[in-house]
Amino acid sequence: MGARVTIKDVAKEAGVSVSTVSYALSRKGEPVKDSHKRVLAAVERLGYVPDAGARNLVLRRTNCIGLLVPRNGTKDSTAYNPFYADVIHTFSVAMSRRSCWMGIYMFSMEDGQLEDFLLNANVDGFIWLNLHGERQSLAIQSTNRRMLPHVGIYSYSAEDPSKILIDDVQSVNHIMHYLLDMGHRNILCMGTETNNIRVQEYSRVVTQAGLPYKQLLHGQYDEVVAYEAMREFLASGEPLPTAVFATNDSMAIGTMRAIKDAGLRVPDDISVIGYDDVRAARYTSPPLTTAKQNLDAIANAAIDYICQWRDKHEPGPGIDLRMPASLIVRESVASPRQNDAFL
Amino acid sequence: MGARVTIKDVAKEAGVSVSTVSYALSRKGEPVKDSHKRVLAAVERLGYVPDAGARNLVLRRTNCIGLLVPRNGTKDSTAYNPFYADVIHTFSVAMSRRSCWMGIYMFSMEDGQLEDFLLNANVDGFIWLNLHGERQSLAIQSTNRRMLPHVGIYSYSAEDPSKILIDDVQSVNHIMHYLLDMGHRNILCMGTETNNIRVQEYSRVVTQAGLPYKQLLHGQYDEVVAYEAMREFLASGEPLPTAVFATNDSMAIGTMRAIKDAGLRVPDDISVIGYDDVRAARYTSPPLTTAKQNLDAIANAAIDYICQWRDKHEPGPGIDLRMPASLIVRESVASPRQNDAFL
DNA sequence: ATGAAAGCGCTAACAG
DNA sequence: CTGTTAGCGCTTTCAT
Repeated sequence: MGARVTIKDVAKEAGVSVSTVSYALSRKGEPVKDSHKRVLAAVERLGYVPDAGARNLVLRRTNCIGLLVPRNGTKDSTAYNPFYADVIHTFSVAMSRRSCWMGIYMFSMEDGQLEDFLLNANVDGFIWLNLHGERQSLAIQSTNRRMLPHVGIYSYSAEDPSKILIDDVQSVNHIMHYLLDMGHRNILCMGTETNNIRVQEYSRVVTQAGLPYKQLLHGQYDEVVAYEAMREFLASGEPLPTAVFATNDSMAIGTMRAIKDAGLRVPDDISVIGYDDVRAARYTSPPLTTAKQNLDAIANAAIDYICQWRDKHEPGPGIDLRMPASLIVRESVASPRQNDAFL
Repeated sequence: MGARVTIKDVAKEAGVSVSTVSYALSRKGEPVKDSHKRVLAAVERLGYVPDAGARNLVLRRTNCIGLLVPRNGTKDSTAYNPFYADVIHTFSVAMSRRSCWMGIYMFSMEDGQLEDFLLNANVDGFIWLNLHGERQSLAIQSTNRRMLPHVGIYSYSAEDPSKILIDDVQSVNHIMHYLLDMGHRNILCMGTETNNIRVQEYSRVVTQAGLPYKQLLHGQYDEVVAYEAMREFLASGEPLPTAVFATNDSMAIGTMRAIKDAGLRVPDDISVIGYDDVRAARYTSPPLTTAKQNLDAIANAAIDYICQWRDKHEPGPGIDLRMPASLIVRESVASPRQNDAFL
């Protein structure tokens, strides 16, 4: 029953040899010799489609790049970070540019199948985001064994020869000085962990400027959690900041909601600034001022690197890019009102 | 230089034949014969990883399923439908259940590479969403040629033997009667095209009940567009509805924003009901009442079908499922206030 | 259990 | 330009 049509069948049908079929098929646009015509006709008649697996094997390329993105924000939360939706979308577009598609694996924190994917996925290379620690070591190692190129995005590991990351220190510095220049002297940080680079740079700047610092930290990059944290904070009676710096847009959006639900206004009462320039940031009210990661540029650089090394059949020499983020000024930040100063 | 370690190298290193290596590797957990030990040691020493492409070819399976999702809402808009982010997330989880990963292709409306993906992607089968018209015909045809199983989600084409869809008629009917039972007599529909099934069922119910109907239609499933449409409508001075039915959650969210920005309250002044139960629907204020598509069930059914037919090497007999959507009551719908009745 | 050998379906020398 | 042939790296009969 359902026996596939192979190149042999086409050859027989057209009365030529296999190699002639292959030859004819590889140069479609040529002045059509008679035999070529017969081949094309046979292909049509039989409904022949070359087997992808066989071509991939002999050509040693699949046109598929493996992409590993976190399934959750962090930990075992069911949280869901819309940033990765943007990532997937952006990479999808960038892959098309290179006539590639992507094999996606969304990993969660305790994940037995990660290695499976790394070892068995039939791809030309891997790109991963926010894969850290042991699991990244595993990824680097298996990728090397397979002689496949890879690039780790947001990898801060010295062990990783191939990485692209955002210059968070510079960007946060930029953000903080933007707020400072606007006149803010009491800036709250809505972040994740103390050792997060963005949080650290916040602390550094604020401390150095001799200003009070206050951090609302929780383990997740989550809009809802940020909302709750901000709501509680506002209800606590602590003196209000004039601005809050959220270490990503999801949290900025949650923060804005909490402020508005408390009957205060953004930015009139409290300014809010985010980080990432998630797609939704354009559509909040007010539109969110934030630092834009140039995801397009990151994606293109990563994909170009993989494609460039795909055919060498070695891991590749590595790539080490540090992208700047740029400030996107929208409407969620204003100068603090005079009477708000309470320092 | 970077020559890959093949099974031959392992055989040589272990002093056995190729088939012994393969044999040993395929039954790892066995009482380890001496030669097997040597094989395992050689594998370790050489860092051998079996070539995925070669295995795929001979085994005739890739453990990868191709997923086609729209890149945009519709048309050539740059709009971005967060629903598909949920889809990708849900499918990712479902794929893991079956030890598969997914090759994603996000197609846009005018897209020269769609056929490329369909013809050349090395996958065990295809699943697509909202692929309609000629492009779906193309997909069905090429999939059949390749003897690969497929399932079309939200396919209403009679031509398609294999589809899973939501019973929109029943669900919208359910929604409408829910609103009717709450006492609403003036319900606005925020939708896309007139021939959209959800819009049609709205019209049917409303007309049959002898109620006025009003549709705000535009081509895109888009939060921003819905926001604008609702804003204009509210400013137009037309009599206010007591409820609005949006044909998807994005539009419901945009509608809510417009209502709130106009100084009205949801649901006190106007109730809003959505469709899809997008992840964000839980976190709006008020939380959105909506109809939940059971995406998990859809994904599992589709994937199970593909896996079941993967090894038969024929297109498969087809699957024809019609899933119900269930009403998720949250807080965006209330009974209309007495004085709002203006019929 | 093991080795030799056939083949998965295709491409790419290599001669003619 | 065409046919013959040798692989790509693996799994799997089939004898031994």
